[in-house]
Amino acid sequence: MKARSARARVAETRSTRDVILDAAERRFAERGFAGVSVREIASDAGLKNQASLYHHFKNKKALYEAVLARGVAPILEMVASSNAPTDTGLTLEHLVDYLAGHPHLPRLIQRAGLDDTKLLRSTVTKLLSPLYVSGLSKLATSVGGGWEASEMPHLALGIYHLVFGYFANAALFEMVLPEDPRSPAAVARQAHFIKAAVTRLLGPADAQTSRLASR
Amino acid sequence: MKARSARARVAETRSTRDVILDAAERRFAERGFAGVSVREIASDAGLKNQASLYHHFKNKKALYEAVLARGVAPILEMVASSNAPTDTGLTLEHLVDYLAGHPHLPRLIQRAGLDDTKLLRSTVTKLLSPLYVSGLSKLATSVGGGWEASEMPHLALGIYHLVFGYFANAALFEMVLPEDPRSPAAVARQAHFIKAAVTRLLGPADAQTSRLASR
Amino acid sequence: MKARSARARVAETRSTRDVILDAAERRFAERGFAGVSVREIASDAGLKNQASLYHHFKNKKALYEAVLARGVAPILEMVASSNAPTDTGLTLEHLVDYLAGHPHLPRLIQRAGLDDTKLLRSTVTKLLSPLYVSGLSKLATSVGGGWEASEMPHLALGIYHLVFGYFANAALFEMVLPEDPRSPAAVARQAHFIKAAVTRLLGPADAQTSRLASR
Amino acid sequence: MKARSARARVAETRSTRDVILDAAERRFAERGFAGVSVREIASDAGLKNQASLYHHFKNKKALYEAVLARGVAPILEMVASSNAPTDTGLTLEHLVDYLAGHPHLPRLIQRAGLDDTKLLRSTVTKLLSPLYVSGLSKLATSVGGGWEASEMPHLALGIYHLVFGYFANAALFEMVLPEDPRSPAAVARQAHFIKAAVTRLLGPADAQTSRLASR
DNA sequence: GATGAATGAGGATTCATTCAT
DNA sequence: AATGAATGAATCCTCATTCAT
Repeated sequence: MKARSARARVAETRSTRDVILDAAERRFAERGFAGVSVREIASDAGLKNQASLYHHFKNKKALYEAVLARGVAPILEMVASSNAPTDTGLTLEHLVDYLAGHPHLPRLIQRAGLDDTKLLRSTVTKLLSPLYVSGLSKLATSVGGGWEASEMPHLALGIYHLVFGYFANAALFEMVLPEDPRSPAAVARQAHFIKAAVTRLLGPADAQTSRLASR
Repeated sequence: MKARSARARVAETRSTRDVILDAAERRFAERGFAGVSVREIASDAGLKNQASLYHHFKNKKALYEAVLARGVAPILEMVASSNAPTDTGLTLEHLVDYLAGHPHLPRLIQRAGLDDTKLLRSTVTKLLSPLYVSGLSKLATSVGGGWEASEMPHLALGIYHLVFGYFANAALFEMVLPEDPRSPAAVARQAHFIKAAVTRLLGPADAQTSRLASR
Repeated sequence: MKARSARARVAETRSTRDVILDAAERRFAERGFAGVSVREIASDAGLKNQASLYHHFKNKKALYEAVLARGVAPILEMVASSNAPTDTGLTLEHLVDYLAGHPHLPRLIQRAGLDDTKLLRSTVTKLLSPLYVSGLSKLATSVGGGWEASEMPHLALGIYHLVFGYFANAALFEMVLPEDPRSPAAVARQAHFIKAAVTRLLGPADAQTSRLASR
Repeated sequence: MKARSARARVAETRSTRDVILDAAERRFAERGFAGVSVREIASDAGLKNQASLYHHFKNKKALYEAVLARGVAPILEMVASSNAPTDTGLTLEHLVDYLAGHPHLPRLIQRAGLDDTKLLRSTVTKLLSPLYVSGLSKLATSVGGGWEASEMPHLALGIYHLVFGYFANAALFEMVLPEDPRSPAAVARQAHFIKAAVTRLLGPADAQTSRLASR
């Protein structure tokens, strides 16, 4: 009987499809849809040939969609299941931790928001839309005072950019501070910063501070 | 004698080089470096042949760099010449207006921050770095209280994402609100939102409000 | 108990091998050996996977050969068993009817005659050769006068083209006459035309007319 | 001053476009649209690279269309300018000679008639249609007696198959007679056969023989 | 007998770039 | 300064075929 490390067994258990998705997620995050070749993804996934990839995904486009869908789902779940306004602070912390733990995701999603290709537009809209709708509704219950109703979408998007931007633009951060933005220390600082920043944005200091305090 | 519109005359006056830069800026913003072909840019610029483009730019990369440099320069200038903390609010307003008036720029710059190609990394760092350095130093003088020194880079990047994110992710905005994010009304709202948000982020509400009031 | 149409039962009775041959015949006739993919044939035949097809035929070429052999056999049989010159007319009528009833066959065979691939040449020669040999010998006994011996092959091929060409080039016919070339009326006209034409070609009107009159 | 053979000069004079067309004509005739790769045509045409071919033709399809158009034009011209019924015999002779001198053409055109690809159908119809219309109208003036009006299209197509079939199915001929079907002797025999056959088909032997006599 | 997965080879087409004119 | 032509390399994707189940 073969004795193998748990890691190896898991790796083998992982279906080819998932291995491909992993490779694709990384590459698409790094260089975008157009910047990555199917060949590269296939090779990253340990396939000897691009053709094999087409056994699992119809298209480069279909692969991209699958990657994006898989990436967005848990985030949407986190936001949607959040019990606002009670645990807004906790949700933010979870979100920051999750993004920190999935390095490619924020970039992938940010890119999706930027893209303006006929090819991808509808896909992106379909996948990201629920995220914003959900986020916006949570926000409505958490917001304190000082904002007009018409400004709520701006606020929602603002917070989104605040949260996702940090992890997405890792390169920028390394420029400003010669430190890995995903180091535990940096992530902790960012989590703290985000909570404080959102607190300030959501409403009058006194009203919000208590609400967001999570621990 | 032919009567031509001022617009046409200006277009003709514009050097070929500039026309190419304009086309490239638009395309690179829309689809990124890898997503755009030299042929497409040349054709957009009214050239009958891609070869002509190489008379003005050494290669695709050089063209991209020129586009980015041309786009970043005025923004850097705005930030660098701002007299913080006195006219932080005014600068923000100018910035928002400028970005609103140059639709491709924010996206182009956001993309630059996301990109992680060997090919482009050094270029991007070189061009965007000064912007952050400058922004950070201005910030230092404008910040009120409540932030630790180590959080300043987080704050600086946060504000950057807040300001640029809105215009960069036009598609997202249109998802949330079925309205052109660059319509005068939307831009005005965003300008107001940004000023208020930055006010809240920079310091104690009471202390900051007066400072940022620009008009 | 399920009540099924006779047609469905027959289809199920038909061996997989035959179903594949049917699909292949149609496709090869439509688009030629190179223009058809094994995948397409397999899918047409109701197989979920191309691999299954290889259980019945060694490879694409073998499949093509089987299709051609199956298609040519009855025609060869008709020609070979014809009792020339007595029932030349009757044979022609049978032939026309048979071709009309098997839409793909004439095209398939015409294509086979046109093809000049190393891959297929020997196959085609092997399968079509007997047909011409047989046809030529029948012709020799039916021909009237006015042709030199050396012209007999030309005559044989001519008649072949006359008979097969009509059904093979259905598209052409539809161009000339906006009518389905395989409609009963059109087929009847063609049968009449073919008999008359062959009568004229085979010999002096008076001598031949009586001979070919079949009914 | 360079001294070169007339042949070499002509070859060089021949535009790349024409050289490509020549190569494509040969290949498409031999193996059909699907059976030929662009790479092969490019290489036949002396291009070092397939890419060059796309400078002259948008597509493989566009190339095919150009080949077919170029091939059909002179034949259509011959038929259309024929002064029927006076020189029907002469036209047939010219036609036979022309087809004998352009080995690829008949096969190319026969194939076009057989093809039933969505991709090519409209093209083929557009190009071949005029040929049949013209041929049919000439025929109407040349026909003797014994045919009903409704049979004329059948007759027209029949003659077409008679004339083109011989050269198109060279392989078949070589099967029947181990002789090059394009040898002068064979072509002369075929020319004679065609004239005689058409004479018999067009009308009462006595009436037609004199009419078709061309020399 | 059927199928899911894999794969090497090749399909058409586009890429960025160079060069002669 | 501009362009037509050429080209090597890469693009996405499909091909026919094999193999383990």
